Amino acid sequence: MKLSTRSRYGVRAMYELASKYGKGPITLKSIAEKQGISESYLEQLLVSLRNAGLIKSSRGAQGGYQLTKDPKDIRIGDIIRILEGPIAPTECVITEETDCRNADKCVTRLIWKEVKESLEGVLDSITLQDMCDKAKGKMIN
Amino acid sequence: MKLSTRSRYGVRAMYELASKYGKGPITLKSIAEKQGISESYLEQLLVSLRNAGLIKSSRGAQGGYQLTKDPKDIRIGDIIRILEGPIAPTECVITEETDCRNADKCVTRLIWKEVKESLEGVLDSITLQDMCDKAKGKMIN
DNA sequence: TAAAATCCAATCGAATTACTCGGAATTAAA
DNA sequence: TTTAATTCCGAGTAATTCGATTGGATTTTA
Repeated sequence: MKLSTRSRYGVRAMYELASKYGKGPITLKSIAEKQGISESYLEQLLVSLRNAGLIKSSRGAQGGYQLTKDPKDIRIGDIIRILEGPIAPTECVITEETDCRNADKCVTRLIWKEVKESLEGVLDSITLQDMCDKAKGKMIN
Repeated sequence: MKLSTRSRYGVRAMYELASKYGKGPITLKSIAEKQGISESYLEQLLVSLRNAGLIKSSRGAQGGYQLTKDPKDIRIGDIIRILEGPIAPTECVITEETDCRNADKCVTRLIWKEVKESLEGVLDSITLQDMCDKAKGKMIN
């Protein structure tokens, strides 16, 4: 039940971009330095996030990356889905349908479904904005 | 965020034992057949579960495995912890303390903590008895 | 004593993960 | 116009994990 480093690094990088939202492009290099992540590895993650439309890039000198939308509109779940696929503890609950012909197996499937829903509930309830707020101690919760 | 087959197989095997609780030892072979799991692989899982005290074994002919306690006292979370370690999405939230000296990283840590708590909440709220009840359609929920 | 079981330790192949490398392309600034 | 900064892209690789197998050894019942 561990998250991959893709997700963990990705969330940190996105938080970094969120904290500088509206201030122009941020370089890969500076994100990597600030978060202590390998540049070349982080680059791959940013490419995925860009292809998915969560961030945009500008090439050349003074280039870099920035969010395509407001931090309050980007959920942690969005980032994780892009970087490591569907949020589900098992293959059989990725979609609603299943080819679960064995009744016994289906009993366990009910559990995995609950787990999935719980996971999505949490991850889709937290936005990058929430993270920024918490960082500044503005969050009561 | 996928569960390993250890956990999935393990829960199914434990469910199998729960459904026959109080009826004497069940053989590895019959569990494996019923659940469509490789015998030799399942054996490893049962050894772990036995060492952890969730099941007990009797050797020799007519031997097999059985639960050490009532199905209502065995939670899915217990099984998963034994078969794949602490229920936590990241290393940094396995224990309460952390060596998180970077404030930025700690913001993400808050999220992983919420995820962990949510996961544990679900997995520790479901017992083997619940699974048996659901299988018989006795559960309203 | 034979058959039915669990026990145990080692091994192994495949897949996945985390990460690196070497340029090519683009852009801004000197 | 050149240079430096930067993203883009595809290939490669080392390490780890995962799922599973193998080959006995031991125990117990019939």
